[in-house]
Amino acid sequence: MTKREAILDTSLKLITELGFHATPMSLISKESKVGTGTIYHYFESKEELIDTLYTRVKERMGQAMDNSRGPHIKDQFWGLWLSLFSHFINNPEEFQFIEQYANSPLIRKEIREVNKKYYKPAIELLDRGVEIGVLRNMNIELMLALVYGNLAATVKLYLDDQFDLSEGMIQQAIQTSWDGVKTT
Amino acid sequence: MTKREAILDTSLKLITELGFHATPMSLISKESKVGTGTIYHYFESKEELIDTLYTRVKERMGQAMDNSRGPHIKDQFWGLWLSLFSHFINNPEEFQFIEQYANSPLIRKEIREVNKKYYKPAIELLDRGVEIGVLRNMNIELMLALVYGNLAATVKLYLDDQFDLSEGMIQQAIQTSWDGVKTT
Amino acid sequence: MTKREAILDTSLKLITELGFHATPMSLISKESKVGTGTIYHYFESKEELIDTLYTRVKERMGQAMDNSRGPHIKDQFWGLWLSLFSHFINNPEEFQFIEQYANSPLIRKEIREVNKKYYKPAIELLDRGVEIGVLRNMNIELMLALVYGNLAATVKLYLDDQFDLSEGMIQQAIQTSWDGVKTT
Amino acid sequence: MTKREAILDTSLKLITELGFHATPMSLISKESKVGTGTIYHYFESKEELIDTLYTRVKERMGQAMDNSRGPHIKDQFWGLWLSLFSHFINNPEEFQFIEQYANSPLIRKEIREVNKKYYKPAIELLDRGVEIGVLRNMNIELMLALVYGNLAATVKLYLDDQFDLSEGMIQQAIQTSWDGVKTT
DNA sequence: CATGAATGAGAATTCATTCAT
DNA sequence: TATGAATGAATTCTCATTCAT
Repeated sequence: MTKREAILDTSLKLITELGFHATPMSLISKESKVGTGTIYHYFESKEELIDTLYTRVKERMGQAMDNSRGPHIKDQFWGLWLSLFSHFINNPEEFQFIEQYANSPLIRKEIREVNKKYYKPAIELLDRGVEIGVLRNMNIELMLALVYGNLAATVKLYLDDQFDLSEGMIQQAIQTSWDGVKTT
Repeated sequence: MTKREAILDTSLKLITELGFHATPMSLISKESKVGTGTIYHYFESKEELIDTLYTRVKERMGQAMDNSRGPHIKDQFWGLWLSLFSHFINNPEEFQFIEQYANSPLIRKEIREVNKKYYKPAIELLDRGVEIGVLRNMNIELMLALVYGNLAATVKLYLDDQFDLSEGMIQQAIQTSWDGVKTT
Repeated sequence: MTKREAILDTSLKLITELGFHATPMSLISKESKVGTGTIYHYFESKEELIDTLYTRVKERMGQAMDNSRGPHIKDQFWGLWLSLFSHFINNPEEFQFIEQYANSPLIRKEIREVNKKYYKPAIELLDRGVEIGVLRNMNIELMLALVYGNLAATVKLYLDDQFDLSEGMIQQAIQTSWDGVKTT
Repeated sequence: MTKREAILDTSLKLITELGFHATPMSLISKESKVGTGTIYHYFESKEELIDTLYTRVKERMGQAMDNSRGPHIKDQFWGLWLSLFSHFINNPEEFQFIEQYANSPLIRKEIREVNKKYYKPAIELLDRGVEIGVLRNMNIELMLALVYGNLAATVKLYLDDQFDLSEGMIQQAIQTSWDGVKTT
């Protein structure tokens, strides 16, 4: 459905740039070259539109995760971190959308809950690491939060026009992230 | 000026809970028991109100930072981390406000810029650590972002009603944060 | 476009009677039986609405001018004077609107400028009169202003409920106007 | 009473420039360096303020009229016309105030009525002229309106920055005015 | 007399949503 | 399906006026 896609793409761009409430449906309709009424054929309301957008963005984030790199936990950690990092810097609007709306009252709680499943590959990776003693023995959700906190902070710096984040600094960031959770 | 304070306190509470655009001036006026016009006596516009709020919250964050604990960098790191953590969990609305608006187009760029100064004690601490070789030799802004990323992630989990974050887990979070940036 | 017409007609009536600032958009919307939003469908702002109104009223004034009566300048003068007079007393709201807003800062200068073109038939008539020596040799704009000043004064008296302006008095007014500018 | 004068002077300037509704009491208070409350010591309301202003401006207009020049009606007519013209071009704000508010619903009808008395010298002059046969035998109010119409039109041109009205043109304007009403 | 903080009714304008075509 | 004119509730902000000092 090409109109539906156009609406979602336009909405992502506009809502990220202007914010949810500063993005009227009329603007979405104009920019996506679709009548206002048409949006309501595909989405019940503006809320459903943003819920759908959130779900789509999270799903794409899940698809981007890759922990298949190498046999060792450390290599997989490195690979997954980098694949997510790459995804975000290549799709900055999706990253910013997540940052803006992950904790916003605009997204219905149930939608947020159901989309936590996309962190599953990461959780499993960390779980395995703890099990075989390579990673610190701590609550997995906390560990995930800490690592994701590092990752998001790095992406933010990368996307900040004022800040020049080099390849070497990315490596240092991952190293920092890894050193924080590894054992010995 | 007690009315001005009431307006700011009410705004912080409401805007955090409902979001900026879902918090009409009329509601702020009703909840803070002042006339709508009175708000415009103290603040030129809704934008100036939120800018002022942002500045105040950041200033209070700066005041809460304490890096005087102990003679060693590690103790100071620990102390600063914990003081900030305590401040945030004791003032959850201020934390959430920062999370929601730190990267929002609603806060004017210059206001965001000028308020970066409150991270100065942290920057100086990390700087000293790198200088004497206790901390990893890396860009200080990146290091700060990584550590703050850990801290914010931990606060978020603590404030999440669904998640039960124990004292021991906080210690582990700080340990993770420290192990990430320390040398040897 | 029947709604657009209704809005303009209602606005003319209300703004003439109550004044621009004493005529809220809500009243225009109620009286013209359209939603407030609908007004903004057709006009960008209240200012654009009044600019449009001014233009329309001036255009209609231009259309009402008739200087085709008779071969002599005097007959044409008489005819044009009377046709404009008739137009104004038959459309008193349009006359009062012009009186109120012709010199008001509410109408954008460029709108006022562009609408001066509707005096062209009158200017040409006076020009011809001067050329053939029937009219006093003086600046045409000044002459037009003087004649229009007579005309507007007469219309105002006619529309004044307190004052009873007879047919004979109208003739005297035109005679006065003519005697002022004619030669010999 | 110097504060009262300051308020009236400031109001005349601001209301003429910006219009009645675009001139808030707060601005009048600021520009006249007086507290808002103080205005209400001297004037019951904004309406009373503008009524007072209207009365004052009309009174000053009355004082400016001079029909003592020469023994003949024509000289007196000329003198009165010129004295009023001078008054208006030397006090353009007062002229514009009269133009804007003479027919406005903002001035109470009774205030307008009572201030018609200031035209008395002019009426008497015209009356005498008709009586002795120098002026056209017509309704005096109409004659006054026609002559004042000429005068106001000339003042408007003089005050128009775009238009350059010379001394000679003023003489022509008076001549036109006189020729319109004189007999033979 | 003089002040200006405080008020809240009322103004212009926006925008999610509907519905006839 | 697709459209966009029409709607009116809701929003931000203004301003005449009051009143405690």
